[in-house]
Amino acid sequence: MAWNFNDNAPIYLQIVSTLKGNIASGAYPPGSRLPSVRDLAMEAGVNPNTMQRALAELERSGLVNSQRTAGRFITQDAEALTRLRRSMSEQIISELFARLRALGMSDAQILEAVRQRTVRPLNDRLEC
Amino acid sequence: MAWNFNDNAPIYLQIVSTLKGNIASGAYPPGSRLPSVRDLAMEAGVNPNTMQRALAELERSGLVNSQRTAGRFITQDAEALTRLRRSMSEQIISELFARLRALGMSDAQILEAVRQRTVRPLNDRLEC
Amino acid sequence: MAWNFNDNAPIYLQIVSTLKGNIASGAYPPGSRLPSVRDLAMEAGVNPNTMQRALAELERSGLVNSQRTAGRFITQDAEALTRLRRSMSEQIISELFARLRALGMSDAQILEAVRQRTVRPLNDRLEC
Amino acid sequence: MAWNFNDNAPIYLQIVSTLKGNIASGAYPPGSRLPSVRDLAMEAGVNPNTMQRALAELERSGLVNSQRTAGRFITQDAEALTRLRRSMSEQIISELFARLRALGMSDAQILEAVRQRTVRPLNDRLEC
DNA sequence: GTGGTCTAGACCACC
DNA sequence: GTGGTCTAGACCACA
Repeated sequence: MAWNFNDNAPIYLQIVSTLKGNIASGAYPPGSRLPSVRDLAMEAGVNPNTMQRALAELERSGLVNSQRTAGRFITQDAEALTRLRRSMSEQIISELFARLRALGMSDAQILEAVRQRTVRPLNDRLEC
Repeated sequence: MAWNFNDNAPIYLQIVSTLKGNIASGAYPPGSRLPSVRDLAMEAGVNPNTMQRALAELERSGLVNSQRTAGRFITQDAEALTRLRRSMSEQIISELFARLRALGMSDAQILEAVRQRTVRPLNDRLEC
Repeated sequence: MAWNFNDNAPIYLQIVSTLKGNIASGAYPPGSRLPSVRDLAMEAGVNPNTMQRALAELERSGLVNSQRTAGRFITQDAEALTRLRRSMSEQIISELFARLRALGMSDAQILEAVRQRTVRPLNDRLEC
Repeated sequence: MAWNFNDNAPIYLQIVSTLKGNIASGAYPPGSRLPSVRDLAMEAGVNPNTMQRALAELERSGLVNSQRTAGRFITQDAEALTRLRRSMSEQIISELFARLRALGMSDAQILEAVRQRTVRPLNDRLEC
Protein backbone atom coordinates (compact mmCIF):
# COMPACT_ATOMS: atom_id res chain seq x y z
CA MET A 1 0.00 0.00 0.00
CA ALA A 2 1.80 3.10 -1.27
CA TRP A 3 1.73 6.23 0.86
CA ASN A 4 -0.32 9.11 -0.41
CA PHE A 5 1.36 12.01 -2.07
CA ASN A 6 0.09 15.06 -3.84
CA ASP A 7 2.00 16.98 -6.44
CA ASN A 8 2.08 20.32 -4.69
CA ALA A 9 5.44 19.60 -3.10
CA PRO A 10 8.39 17.37 -3.93
CA ILE A 11 7.68 13.82 -2.86
CA TYR A 12 10.86 13.57 -0.82
CA LEU A 13 9.69 16.47 1.34
CA GLN A 14 6.34 14.83 1.85
CA ILE A 15 8.20 11.71 2.94
CA VAL A 16 10.25 13.78 5.36
CA SER A 17 7.03 15.11 6.88
CA THR A 18 5.58 11.66 7.21
CA LEU A 19 8.69 10.31 8.86
CA LYS A 20 8.93 13.29 11.20
CA GLY A 21 5.36 12.62 12.19
CA ASN A 22 6.18 9.01 12.95
CA ILE A 23 9.17 10.03 15.00
CA ALA A 24 7.36 12.76 16.89
CA SER A 25 4.45 10.49 17.69
CA GLY A 26 6.70 7.72 18.86
CA ALA A 27 5.67 5.34 16.11
CA TYR A 28 9.41 5.15 15.54
CA PRO A 29 10.65 5.20 19.17
CA PRO A 30 13.93 6.94 20.11
CA GLY A 31 16.88 4.64 19.58
CA SER A 32 14.97 2.25 17.36
CA ARG A 33 16.25 1.10 14.03
CA LEU A 34 14.57 2.32 10.86
CA PRO A 35 13.70 -0.19 8.13
CA SER A 36 16.18 -0.28 5.25
CA VAL A 37 16.00 2.33 2.53
CA ARG A 38 14.90 -0.34 0.11
CA ASP A 39 12.07 -1.52 2.38
CA LEU A 40 10.90 1.98 3.17
CA ALA A 41 10.97 2.84 -0.53
CA MET A 42 8.89 -0.20 -1.38
CA GLU A 43 6.45 0.57 1.41
CA ALA A 44 6.06 4.14 0.23
CA GLY A 45 5.90 3.13 -3.39
CA VAL A 46 8.73 5.44 -4.40
CA ASN A 47 12.13 5.11 -5.93
CA PRO A 48 14.84 4.19 -3.39
CA ASN A 49 16.77 7.29 -4.42
CA THR A 50 13.83 9.43 -3.36
CA MET A 51 13.67 7.71 0.01
CA GLN A 52 17.42 8.06 0.37
CA ARG A 53 17.16 11.79 -0.16
CA ALA A 54 14.43 12.05 2.48
CA LEU A 55 16.50 10.12 4.98
CA ALA A 56 19.53 12.28 4.27
CA GLU A 57 17.41 15.28 5.06
CA LEU A 58 16.33 13.73 8.35
CA GLU A 59 19.93 12.98 9.16
CA ARG A 60 20.90 16.58 8.44
CA SER A 61 18.33 17.76 10.96
CA GLY A 62 19.76 15.38 13.55
CA LEU A 63 16.69 13.25 14.01
CA VAL A 64 18.28 10.07 12.75
CA ASN A 65 21.88 9.03 12.56
CA SER A 66 23.25 6.31 10.38
CA GLN A 67 25.74 3.73 11.53
CA ARG A 68 27.51 2.63 8.42
CA THR A 69 26.93 -1.08 8.75
CA ALA A 70 24.00 -1.39 11.14
CA GLY A 71 21.44 0.89 9.57
CA ARG A 72 19.78 4.12 10.60
CA PHE A 73 18.59 4.83 14.12
CA ILE A 74 16.21 7.36 15.59
CA THR A 75 18.04 9.87 17.74
CA GLN A 76 17.89 9.52 21.49
CA ASP A 77 18.50 13.23 21.91
CA ALA A 78 15.44 14.20 23.95
CA GLU A 79 15.97 17.85 23.29
CA ALA A 80 15.98 17.29 19.52
CA LEU A 81 12.72 15.40 19.80
CA THR A 82 11.23 18.19 21.88
CA ARG A 83 12.30 20.74 19.29
CA LEU A 84 10.74 18.57 16.60
CA ARG A 85 7.44 18.31 18.40
CA ARG A 86 7.41 22.00 19.13
CA SER A 87 8.18 22.86 15.54
CA MET A 88 5.54 20.53 14.21
CA SER A 89 2.90 21.76 16.58
CA GLU A 90 3.67 25.36 15.66
CA GLN A 91 3.32 24.50 12.01
CA ILE A 92 0.03 22.70 12.62
CA ILE A 93 -1.31 25.58 14.63
CA SER A 94 -0.21 28.06 12.00
CA GLU A 95 -2.16 26.09 9.46
CA LEU A 96 -5.15 26.07 11.78
CA PHE A 97 -5.09 29.83 12.06
CA ALA A 98 -4.65 30.26 8.33
CA ARG A 99 -7.63 28.09 7.56
CA LEU A 100 -9.92 29.53 10.20
CA ARG A 101 -9.01 33.11 9.34
CA ALA A 102 -9.86 32.27 5.73
CA LEU A 103 -13.33 31.48 7.08
CA GLY A 104 -13.49 34.94 8.53
CA MET A 105 -12.87 34.04 12.17
CA SER A 106 -11.00 36.37 14.47
CA ASP A 107 -8.25 35.14 16.77
CA ALA A 108 -10.60 35.50 19.71
CA GLN A 109 -13.22 33.36 18.00
CA ILE A 110 -10.61 30.76 17.14
CA LEU A 111 -9.39 30.57 20.70
CA GLU A 112 -12.94 30.29 21.98
CA ALA A 113 -13.75 27.50 19.52
CA VAL A 114 -10.67 25.55 20.57
CA ARG A 115 -11.48 26.12 24.23
CA GLN A 116 -14.97 24.75 23.76
CA ARG A 117 -13.51 21.71 22.04
CA THR A 118 -11.41 20.93 25.12
CA VAL A 119 -14.40 21.33 27.38
CA ARG A 120 -16.46 18.71 25.52
CA PRO A 121 -13.69 16.63 24.00
CA LEU A 122 -15.74 13.89 22.35
CA ASN A 123 -18.60 15.14 20.32
CA ASP A 124 -20.71 14.37 17.32
CA ARG A 125 -18.96 15.25 14.11
CA LEU A 126 -20.95 17.40 11.69
CA GLU A 127 -20.64 16.70 8.01
CA CYS A 128 -18.36 19.03 6.18
CA MET B 1 -4.96 24.98 -14.46
CA ALA B 2 -6.34 21.72 -13.07
CA TRP B 3 -7.12 21.62 -9.35
CA ASN B 4 -5.18 19.24 -7.17
CA PHE B 5 -6.78 15.99 -6.17
CA ASN B 6 -5.51 13.01 -4.26
CA ASP B 7 -6.96 9.57 -4.51
CA ASN B 8 -7.96 9.11 -0.89
CA ALA B 9 -11.41 10.43 -1.53
CA PRO B 10 -13.67 10.60 -4.57
CA ILE B 11 -12.86 13.58 -6.73
CA TYR B 12 -16.42 14.85 -6.62
CA LEU B 13 -16.22 15.06 -2.83
CA GLN B 14 -12.94 16.90 -2.99
CA ILE B 15 -14.57 19.33 -5.37
CA VAL B 16 -17.42 19.76 -2.91
CA SER B 17 -14.91 20.60 -0.20
CA THR B 18 -13.08 23.06 -2.38
CA LEU B 19 -16.27 24.81 -3.37
CA LYS B 20 -17.50 24.89 0.22
CA GLY B 21 -14.22 26.51 1.15
CA ASN B 22 -14.68 29.11 -1.55
CA ILE B 23 -18.22 29.80 -0.40
CA ALA B 24 -17.32 29.95 3.28
CA SER B 25 -14.42 32.29 2.66
CA GLY B 26 -16.49 34.57 0.49
CA ALA B 27 -14.46 33.89 -2.64
CA TYR B 28 -17.87 33.08 -4.09
CA PRO B 29 -19.99 35.78 -2.42
CA PRO B 30 -23.62 35.10 -1.43
CA GLY B 31 -25.95 35.61 -4.34
CA SER B 32 -23.20 35.52 -6.93
CA ARG B 33 -23.39 33.34 -9.98
CA LEU B 34 -21.15 30.32 -10.25
CA PRO B 35 -19.36 29.62 -13.51
CA SER B 36 -21.19 27.09 -15.68
CA VAL B 37 -20.76 23.39 -15.07
CA ARG B 38 -18.71 23.09 -18.21
CA ASP B 39 -16.42 25.97 -17.31
CA LEU B 40 -15.86 24.74 -13.77
CA ALA B 41 -15.20 21.26 -15.10
CA MET B 42 -12.61 22.55 -17.52
CA GLU B 43 -11.01 24.67 -14.81
CA ALA B 44 -10.81 21.70 -12.47
CA GLY B 45 -9.69 19.36 -15.20
CA VAL B 46 -12.49 16.88 -14.65
CA ASN B 47 -15.40 15.57 -16.64
CA PRO B 48 -18.46 17.82 -16.63
CA ASN B 49 -20.49 14.99 -15.12
CA THR B 50 -18.16 14.85 -12.14
CA MET B 51 -18.52 18.57 -11.59
CA GLN B 52 -22.26 18.25 -12.04
CA ARG B 53 -22.36 15.67 -9.31
CA ALA B 54 -20.40 17.88 -6.94
CA LEU B 55 -22.71 20.81 -7.64
CA ALA B 56 -25.78 18.64 -7.13
CA GLU B 57 -24.34 17.75 -3.75
CA LEU B 58 -23.89 21.42 -2.90
CA GLU B 59 -27.42 22.05 -4.02
CA ARG B 60 -28.76 19.33 -1.76
CA SER B 61 -27.03 20.94 1.18
CA GLY B 62 -28.71 24.21 0.32
CA LEU B 63 -25.58 26.22 -0.39
CA VAL B 64 -26.32 26.86 -4.02
CA ASN B 65 -29.53 26.86 -5.98
CA SER B 66 -29.82 26.45 -9.70
CA GLN B 67 -32.05 28.43 -11.99
CA ARG B 68 -32.72 26.34 -15.02
CA THR B 69 -31.39 28.48 -17.76
CA ALA B 70 -29.59 31.21 -15.90
CA GLY B 71 -27.00 29.23 -13.97
CA ARG B 72 -26.26 28.38 -10.39
CA PHE B 73 -26.19 30.94 -7.61
CA ILE B 74 -24.69 30.96 -4.14
CA THR B 75 -27.41 30.99 -1.53
CA GLN B 76 -28.22 34.21 0.25
CA ASP B 77 -29.41 32.29 3.26
CA ALA B 78 -27.15 33.72 5.94
CA GLU B 79 -28.06 30.99 8.36
CA ALA B 80 -26.96 28.30 5.91
CA LEU B 81 -23.64 30.06 5.45
CA THR B 82 -23.24 30.32 9.20
CA ARG B 83 -23.91 26.62 9.55
CA LEU B 84 -21.36 25.94 6.83
CA ARG B 85 -18.66 27.99 8.52
CA ARG B 86 -19.42 26.44 11.85
CA SER B 87 -19.29 22.95 10.43
CA MET B 88 -16.05 23.62 8.59
CA SER B 89 -14.40 25.18 11.61
CA GLU B 90 -15.40 22.23 13.77
CA GLN B 91 -13.93 19.86 11.24
CA ILE B 92 -10.69 21.87 11.03
CA ILE B 93 -10.38 22.01 14.80
CA SER B 94 -11.05 18.29 15.09
CA GLU B 95 -8.20 17.72 12.70
CA LEU B 96 -6.00 20.01 14.79
CA PHE B 97 -6.69 18.00 17.90
CA ALA B 98 -6.14 14.70 16.13
CA ARG B 99 -2.77 15.81 14.83
CA LEU B 100 -1.56 17.41 18.03
CA ARG B 101 -2.69 14.51 20.19
CA ALA B 102 -0.76 12.23 17.85
CA LEU B 103 2.27 14.30 18.89
CA GLY B 104 1.48 13.48 22.50
CA MET B 105 0.03 16.80 23.51
CA SER B 106 -2.74 17.01 26.08
CA ASP B 107 -5.83 19.14 25.56
CA ALA B 108 -4.48 21.63 28.07
CA GLN B 109 -1.20 21.91 26.19
CA ILE B 110 -3.04 22.35 22.92
CA LEU B 111 -5.19 25.11 24.32
CA GLU B 112 -2.17 26.83 25.78
CA ALA B 113 -0.28 26.61 22.49
CA VAL B 114 -3.21 28.15 20.63
CA ARG B 115 -3.56 30.85 23.27
CA GLN B 116 0.07 31.83 22.92
CA ARG B 117 -0.39 32.03 19.15
CA THR B 118 -3.13 34.61 19.63
CA VAL B 119 -1.08 36.64 22.06
CA ARG B 120 1.85 37.06 19.69
CA PRO B 121 -0.03 36.64 16.44
CA LEU B 122 2.75 37.30 13.93
CA ASN B 123 5.94 35.56 14.73
CA ASP B 124 8.96 33.91 13.23
CA ARG B 125 8.02 30.65 11.57
CA LEU B 126 10.25 27.70 12.50
CA GLU B 127 11.20 25.26 9.82
CA CYS B 128 9.33 21.99 9.82
CA MET C 1 -47.11 19.32 -27.03
CA ALA C 2 -48.20 15.68 -27.29
CA TRP C 3 -50.26 14.23 -24.45
CA ASN C 4 -48.57 11.69 -22.25
CA PHE C 5 -49.25 8.04 -22.74
CA ASN C 6 -47.81 4.90 -21.25
CA ASP C 7 -47.84 1.53 -22.89
CA ASN C 8 -49.79 -0.34 -20.24
CA ALA C 9 -53.08 0.26 -22.00
CA PRO C 10 -54.16 0.98 -25.57
CA ILE C 11 -53.61 4.61 -26.41
CA TYR C 12 -57.17 5.11 -27.55
CA LEU C 13 -58.41 4.10 -24.09
CA GLN C 14 -56.04 6.52 -22.47
CA ILE C 15 -57.42 9.21 -24.75
CA VAL C 16 -60.95 8.23 -23.74
CA SER C 17 -59.95 8.68 -20.10
CA THR C 18 -58.41 12.05 -20.76
CA LEU C 19 -61.45 13.27 -22.64
CA LYS C 20 -63.81 11.95 -19.98
CA GLY C 21 -61.79 13.87 -17.44
CA ASN C 22 -62.12 17.04 -19.46
CA ILE C 23 -65.85 16.52 -19.82
CA ALA C 24 -66.40 15.66 -16.16
CA SER C 25 -64.39 18.65 -14.99
CA GLY C 26 -66.19 20.99 -17.32
CA ALA C 27 -63.11 21.81 -19.35
CA TYR C 28 -65.34 20.78 -22.23
CA PRO C 29 -68.68 22.27 -21.09
CA PRO C 30 -71.98 20.54 -21.84
CA GLY C 31 -73.25 21.45 -25.29
CA SER C 32 -69.91 22.77 -26.47
CA ARG C 33 -68.33 21.69 -29.72
CA LEU C 34 -65.27 19.48 -29.66
CA PRO C 35 -62.29 20.36 -31.87
CA SER C 36 -62.11 18.36 -35.09
CA VAL C 37 -60.71 14.87 -35.08
CA ARG C 38 -57.73 16.10 -37.02
CA ASP C 39 -57.01 18.92 -34.56
CA LEU C 40 -57.43 16.70 -31.52
CA ALA C 41 -55.17 14.10 -33.09
CA MET C 42 -52.49 16.65 -33.77
CA GLU C 43 -52.81 18.06 -30.25
CA ALA C 44 -52.47 14.59 -28.76
CA GLY C 45 -49.71 13.60 -31.14
CA VAL C 46 -51.52 10.49 -32.33
CA ASN C 47 -52.86 9.18 -35.58
CA PRO C 48 -56.30 10.58 -36.49
CA ASN C 49 -57.61 7.02 -36.69
CA THR C 50 -56.71 6.51 -33.05
CA MET C 51 -58.47 9.69 -32.03
CA GLN C 52 -61.47 8.68 -34.16
CA ARG C 53 -61.71 5.41 -32.28
CA ALA C 54 -61.59 7.18 -28.94
CA LEU C 55 -64.35 9.56 -29.98
CA ALA C 56 -66.49 6.69 -31.24
CA GLU C 57 -66.14 5.14 -27.82
CA LEU C 58 -67.25 8.37 -26.17
CA GLU C 59 -70.20 8.52 -28.52
CA ARG C 60 -71.17 4.96 -27.66
CA SER C 61 -71.29 5.89 -23.98
CA GLY C 62 -73.52 8.82 -24.80
CA LEU C 63 -71.21 11.56 -23.63
CA VAL C 64 -70.82 13.17 -27.02
CA ASN C 65 -73.04 13.07 -30.06
CA SER C 66 -71.98 13.86 -33.57
CA GLN C 67 -73.94 15.98 -35.95
CA ARG C 68 -72.86 14.87 -39.37
CA THR C 69 -71.91 18.25 -40.74
CA ALA C 70 -71.41 20.42 -37.69
CA GLY C 71 -69.02 18.35 -35.64
CA ARG C 72 -69.18 16.62 -32.28
CA PHE C 73 -70.85 18.12 -29.25
CA ILE C 74 -70.69 17.35 -25.56
CA THR C 75 -73.99 15.94 -24.31
CA GLN C 76 -76.32 18.17 -22.38
CA ASP C 77 -77.81 15.19 -20.62
CA ALA C 78 -77.22 16.14 -17.00
CA GLU C 79 -77.92 12.67 -15.78
CA ALA C 80 -75.29 11.21 -18.11
CA LEU C 81 -72.75 13.69 -16.77
CA THR C 82 -73.67 12.81 -13.23
CA ARG C 83 -73.23 9.13 -13.98
CA LEU C 84 -69.85 9.93 -15.54
CA ARG C 85 -68.64 11.84 -12.54
CA ARG C 86 -69.92 9.18 -10.19
CA SER C 87 -68.24 6.44 -12.19
CA MET C 88 -64.95 8.31 -12.37
CA SER C 89 -64.95 9.13 -8.70
CA GLU C 90 -65.65 5.51 -7.82
CA GLN C 91 -62.78 4.43 -10.00
CA ILE C 92 -60.45 7.00 -8.45
CA ILE C 93 -61.48 5.95 -4.96
CA SER C 94 -61.03 2.30 -5.83
CA GLU C 95 -57.51 3.09 -6.91
CA LEU C 96 -56.94 4.99 -3.69
CA PHE C 97 -57.99 2.00 -1.63
CA ALA C 98 -55.89 -0.36 -3.71
CA ARG C 99 -52.79 1.73 -3.26
CA LEU C 100 -53.25 2.42 0.43
CA ARG C 101 -54.08 -1.19 1.21
CA ALA C 102 -50.89 -2.14 -0.58
CA LEU C 103 -49.16 0.00 2.03
CA GLY C 104 -50.77 -2.09 4.72
CA MET C 105 -53.45 0.37 5.78
CA SER C 106 -56.83 -0.81 6.99
CA ASP C 107 -60.06 0.75 5.76
CA ALA C 108 -60.44 2.49 9.08
CA GLN C 109 -56.97 3.99 8.82
CA ILE C 110 -57.68 5.10 5.26
CA LEU C 111 -60.90 6.80 6.26
CA GLU C 112 -59.18 8.52 9.17
CA ALA C 113 -56.34 9.74 6.95
CA VAL C 114 -58.81 11.18 4.45
CA ARG C 115 -60.81 12.79 7.24
CA GLN C 116 -57.71 14.49 8.60
CA ARG C 117 -56.93 15.79 5.13
CA THR C 118 -60.32 17.52 4.99
CA VAL C 119 -59.80 19.02 8.42
CA ARG C 120 -56.53 20.69 7.46
CA PRO C 121 -57.02 21.04 3.72
CA LEU C 122 -53.87 22.97 2.81
CA ASN C 123 -50.73 21.56 4.25
CA ASP C 124 -47.07 21.16 3.63
CA ARG C 125 -46.39 18.36 1.20
CA LEU C 126 -43.82 15.80 2.30
CA GLU C 127 -41.47 14.39 -0.26
CA CYS C 128 -42.39 10.99 -1.54
CA MET D 1 -39.38 -7.44 -18.64
CA ALA D 2 -38.58 -3.73 -18.59
CA TRP D 3 -40.46 -1.60 -16.10
CA ASN D 4 -42.79 1.06 -17.42
CA PHE D 5 -41.60 4.63 -17.47
CA ASN D 6 -43.15 7.79 -18.81
CA ASP D 7 -41.22 10.86 -19.75
CA ASN D 8 -42.82 13.28 -17.36
CA ALA D 9 -40.20 12.66 -14.74
CA PRO D 10 -36.59 11.48 -14.80
CA ILE D 11 -36.37 7.72 -14.99
CA TYR D 12 -34.20 7.53 -11.91
CA LEU D 13 -36.90 9.23 -9.87
CA GLN D 14 -39.54 6.89 -11.20
CA ILE D 15 -37.31 4.03 -10.16
CA VAL D 16 -37.02 5.55 -6.70
CA SER D 17 -40.80 5.68 -6.47
CA THR D 18 -41.19 2.11 -7.63
CA LEU D 19 -38.64 0.87 -5.14
CA LYS D 20 -40.16 2.91 -2.33
CA GLY D 21 -43.48 1.30 -3.15
CA ASN D 22 -41.92 -2.13 -2.99
CA ILE D 23 -40.30 -1.32 0.33
CA ALA D 24 -43.42 0.23 1.82
CA SER D 25 -45.59 -2.68 0.75
CA GLY D 26 -43.16 -5.21 2.13
CA ALA D 27 -42.39 -6.69 -1.28
CA TYR D 28 -38.82 -6.01 -0.20
CA PRO D 29 -39.00 -6.92 3.50
CA PRO D 30 -36.93 -5.04 6.09
CA GLY D 31 -33.43 -6.43 6.33
CA SER D 32 -33.66 -8.28 3.04
CA ARG D 33 -31.01 -7.98 0.38
CA LEU D 34 -31.78 -6.12 -2.81
CA PRO D 35 -30.72 -7.61 -6.13
CA SER D 36 -27.44 -6.20 -7.39
CA VAL D 37 -27.33 -2.91 -9.24
CA ARG D 38 -26.63 -4.73 -12.47
CA ASP D 39 -29.49 -7.17 -12.02
CA LEU D 40 -31.96 -4.47 -11.10
CA ALA D 41 -30.80 -2.39 -14.04
CA MET D 42 -31.31 -5.28 -16.42
CA GLU D 43 -34.72 -6.03 -14.93
CA ALA D 44 -35.79 -2.40 -15.31
CA GLY D 45 -34.26 -2.11 -18.74
CA VAL D 46 -32.09 0.87 -17.84
CA ASN D 47 -28.41 1.60 -17.66
CA PRO D 48 -26.72 0.42 -14.47
CA ASN D 49 -25.66 3.98 -13.74
CA THR D 50 -29.27 5.11 -13.75
CA MET D 51 -30.21 2.36 -11.31
CA GLN D 52 -27.17 3.23 -9.24
CA ARG D 53 -28.36 6.80 -9.01
CA ALA D 54 -31.81 5.72 -7.89
CA LEU D 55 -30.33 3.46 -5.22
CA ALA D 56 -28.00 6.20 -4.03
CA GLU D 57 -31.09 8.35 -3.59
CA LEU D 58 -32.77 5.63 -1.54
CA GLU D 59 -29.66 5.33 0.52
CA ARG D 60 -29.60 9.04 1.24
CA SER D 61 -33.14 8.81 2.50
CA GLY D 62 -32.07 6.03 4.82
CA LEU D 63 -34.28 3.31 3.40
CA VAL D 64 -31.48 1.08 2.25
CA ASN D 65 -27.87 0.80 3.32
CA SER D 66 -25.12 -0.71 1.28
CA GLN D 67 -22.43 -3.03 2.53
CA ARG D 68 -19.47 -2.70 0.29
CA THR D 69 -19.07 -6.20 -1.00
CA ALA D 70 -22.22 -7.88 0.20
CA GLY D 71 -24.88 -5.84 -1.50
CA ARG D 72 -27.61 -3.46 -0.47
CA PHE D 73 -30.07 -4.17 2.31
CA ILE D 74 -33.45 -2.74 3.20
CA THR D 75 -33.26 -0.81 6.45
CA GLN D 76 -34.58 -2.41 9.61
CA ASP D 77 -35.32 1.00 11.04
CA ALA D 78 -39.05 0.64 11.73
CA GLU D 79 -39.41 4.35 12.24
CA ALA D 80 -37.97 5.11 8.80
CA LEU D 81 -40.41 2.67 7.26
CA THR D 82 -43.27 4.27 9.14
CA ARG D 83 -42.21 7.67 7.89
CA LEU D 84 -42.07 6.27 4.37
CA ARG D 85 -45.55 4.82 4.54
CA ARG D 86 -46.93 7.98 6.05
CA SER D 87 -45.31 10.12 3.40
CA MET D 88 -46.53 7.89 0.59
CA SER D 89 -50.06 7.77 1.90
CA GLU D 90 -50.16 11.55 2.24
CA GLN D 91 -49.02 11.87 -1.34
CA ILE D 92 -51.59 9.37 -2.57
CA ILE D 93 -54.38 11.11 -0.69
CA SER D 94 -53.29 14.48 -2.01
CA GLU D 95 -53.58 13.07 -5.48
CA LEU D 96 -57.05 11.75 -4.64
CA PHE D 97 -58.21 15.16 -3.55
CA ALA D 98 -56.70 16.84 -6.59
CA ARG D 99 -58.46 14.49 -8.96
CA LEU D 100 -61.81 14.53 -7.21
CA ARG D 101 -61.83 18.28 -6.80
CA ALA D 102 -61.14 18.51 -10.53
CA LEU D 103 -64.44 16.64 -10.91
CA GLY D 104 -66.12 19.33 -8.90
CA MET D 105 -66.48 17.42 -5.64
CA SER D 106 -66.29 19.23 -2.34
CA ASP D 107 -64.21 17.91 0.55
CA ALA D 108 -67.40 16.81 2.29
CA GLN D 109 -68.53 14.87 -0.75
CA ILE D 110 -65.12 13.26 -1.06
CA LEU D 111 -65.12 12.21 2.56
CA GLU D 112 -68.63 10.81 2.22
CA ALA D 113 -67.71 8.85 -0.91
CA VAL D 114 -64.70 7.33 0.85
CA ARG D 115 -66.81 6.53 3.89
CA GLN D 116 -69.36 4.70 1.78
CA ARG D 117 -66.58 2.72 0.19
CA THR D 118 -65.47 1.46 3.59
CA VAL D 119 -69.01 0.53 4.58
CA ARG D 120 -69.58 -1.69 1.55
CA PRO D 121 -65.97 -2.55 0.78
CA LEU D 122 -66.46 -5.00 -2.08
CA ASN D 123 -68.99 -3.90 -4.60
CA ASP D 124 -69.87 -3.96 -8.23
CA ARG D 125 -67.38 -1.95 -10.22
CA LEU D 126 -68.95 0.47 -12.71
CA GLU D 127 -67.28 0.87 -16.03
CA CYS D 128 -65.22 3.97 -16.45
C1' DG E 1 -26.11 29.23 -24.13
C1' DT E 2 -27.85 26.98 -19.32
C1' DG E 3 -28.71 22.85 -16.20
C1' DG E 4 -30.28 18.07 -16.29
C1' DT E 5 -30.56 13.31 -17.65
C1' DC E 6 -29.17 9.03 -19.80
C1' DT E 7 -26.18 5.63 -21.88
C1' DA E 8 -21.98 3.03 -22.59
C1' DG E 9 -18.00 1.41 -21.01
C1' DA E 10 -14.11 1.52 -18.08
C1' DC E 11 -11.53 1.05 -13.68
C1' DC E 12 -11.10 0.47 -8.66
C1' DA E 13 -11.26 -1.69 -3.78
C1' DC E 14 -13.01 -5.18 -1.24
C1' DC E 15 -13.54 -10.16 0.11
C1' DG F 1 -18.81 -11.19 -7.69
C1' DT F 2 -20.26 -6.51 -5.03
C1' DG F 3 -20.84 -1.29 -4.86
C1' DG F 4 -18.62 3.00 -6.29
C1' DT F 5 -16.46 6.34 -9.25
C1' DC F 6 -15.06 8.50 -13.53
C1' DT F 7 -15.08 9.60 -18.40
C1' DA F 8 -17.01 10.49 -22.89
C1' DG F 9 -20.53 11.78 -25.51
C1' DA F 10 -25.27 12.31 -26.46
C1' DC F 11 -29.93 14.39 -26.04
C1' DC F 12 -33.51 17.35 -23.94
C1' DA F 13 -36.18 21.62 -22.21
C1' DC F 14 -35.92 26.20 -21.42
C1' DA F 15 -35.63 31.08 -22.77
